[in-house]
Amino acid sequence: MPVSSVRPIDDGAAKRPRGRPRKTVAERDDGNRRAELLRSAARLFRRKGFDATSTRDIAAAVGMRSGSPFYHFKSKGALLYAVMQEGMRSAILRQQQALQRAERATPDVAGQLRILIRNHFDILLGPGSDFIPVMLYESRSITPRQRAALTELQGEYEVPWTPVLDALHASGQLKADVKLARLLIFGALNWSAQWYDRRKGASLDELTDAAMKLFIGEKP
Amino acid sequence: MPVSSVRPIDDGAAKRPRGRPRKTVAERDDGNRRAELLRSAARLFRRKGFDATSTRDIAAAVGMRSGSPFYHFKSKGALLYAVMQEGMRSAILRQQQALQRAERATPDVAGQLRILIRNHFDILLGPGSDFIPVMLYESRSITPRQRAALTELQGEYEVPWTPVLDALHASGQLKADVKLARLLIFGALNWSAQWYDRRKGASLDELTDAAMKLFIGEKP
DNA sequence: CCTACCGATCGGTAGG
DNA sequence: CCTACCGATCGGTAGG
Repeated sequence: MPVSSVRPIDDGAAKRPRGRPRKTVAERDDGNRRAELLRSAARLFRRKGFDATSTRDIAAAVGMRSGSPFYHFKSKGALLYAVMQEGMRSAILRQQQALQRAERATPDVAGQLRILIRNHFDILLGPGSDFIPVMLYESRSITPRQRAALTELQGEYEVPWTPVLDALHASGQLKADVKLARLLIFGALNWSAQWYDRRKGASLDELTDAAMKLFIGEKP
Repeated sequence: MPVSSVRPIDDGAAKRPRGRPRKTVAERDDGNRRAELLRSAARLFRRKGFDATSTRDIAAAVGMRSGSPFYHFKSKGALLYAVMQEGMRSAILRQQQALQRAERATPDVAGQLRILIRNHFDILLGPGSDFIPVMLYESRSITPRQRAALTELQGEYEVPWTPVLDALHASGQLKADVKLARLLIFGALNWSAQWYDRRKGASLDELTDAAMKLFIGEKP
């Protein structure tokens, strides 16, 4: 498509030095424009919240005009849901990989809990970690049906935790009721998204140490 | 003021059987209309979030017209901030009372932690508990200056916790670094506002038991 | 505290 | 993916 396409109003003078910078053909039409939208949306949703973020904000963040996000997503809500789904899928995958990586070392139960916690912090607080916080803190803005689907994914994510917590309870290292303990533990971890600052304070390893000591009184 | 005040447009027929029910003089002008607004705002802010709640929603919840909340609060943001301030002030007061109430029994350190945790759950999950959740989950929507003021109040709230956690650390009952432990503990507690349902599941006492066992391995 | 109103913003769409 | 646009909603205000 040549530079001078149809312009309903205003055209005549100018060789187009005004306006946003044109993208090359290679940049647009690229299938990962969608991924860029997701990333920018996640970042904005996290920083400002879903309702306070306009689709225009998101468009501008990736160099699009106001109407263009709707070419990739049929609504603002669909964008939010896509962010959350992507976050959960990625979290489940990374958790599986972390567990497989540790398999050779055959850690004891406490060691397994450590793997899970350390990985959880990574997903939650590591670089590019906006998707899961958005999922955790913006779930008010999705439909009940969407929420149900995400709850299922969360259940999948929690699967590996159950046998570990059960075993720690059986061995007396975890005294509390397992179901409540799981909720309280996830709370302690998830809340860190509110206060943790990667640039100062404890490292994720130190955080994991503290969590292990707090929950089972030791750090393997 | 008589019933027939000036009506710029439309007046003539009718003896006013239409429209909302009129309030008696005793009901309006009452100083606690402000308090009603605060309560309704807290409930709506919690259920739908600050941005998704319109000042019209709040007005309707107390039987006012759309412009009237601005007679009591100069902006929507001022209403939010008032909710948060009220929540913190009340929380600090109730915590002091809980500690004084327990003073005669001279509980040991673990017993003191139990008092603090039990009271925290009460503030967070008990009847009429919308103010603190709003404070915890809507702080993105207030100004930096307001946030600083609230952080100060939160510091005041945390004052009694520090010596307790320090003592538990010194006695070996709390193994984790005290500062990180405090953050993780508050996370575990605060997150309960996301999942706890007063009508089913554990009671606040059982929740407190679980938290105590999880954090220091026993429940005094 | 109500009435009547305003400017701004927003999600979304038609048509190319 | 852009242009141009629309209807709806919203926070807030003047004047009583």
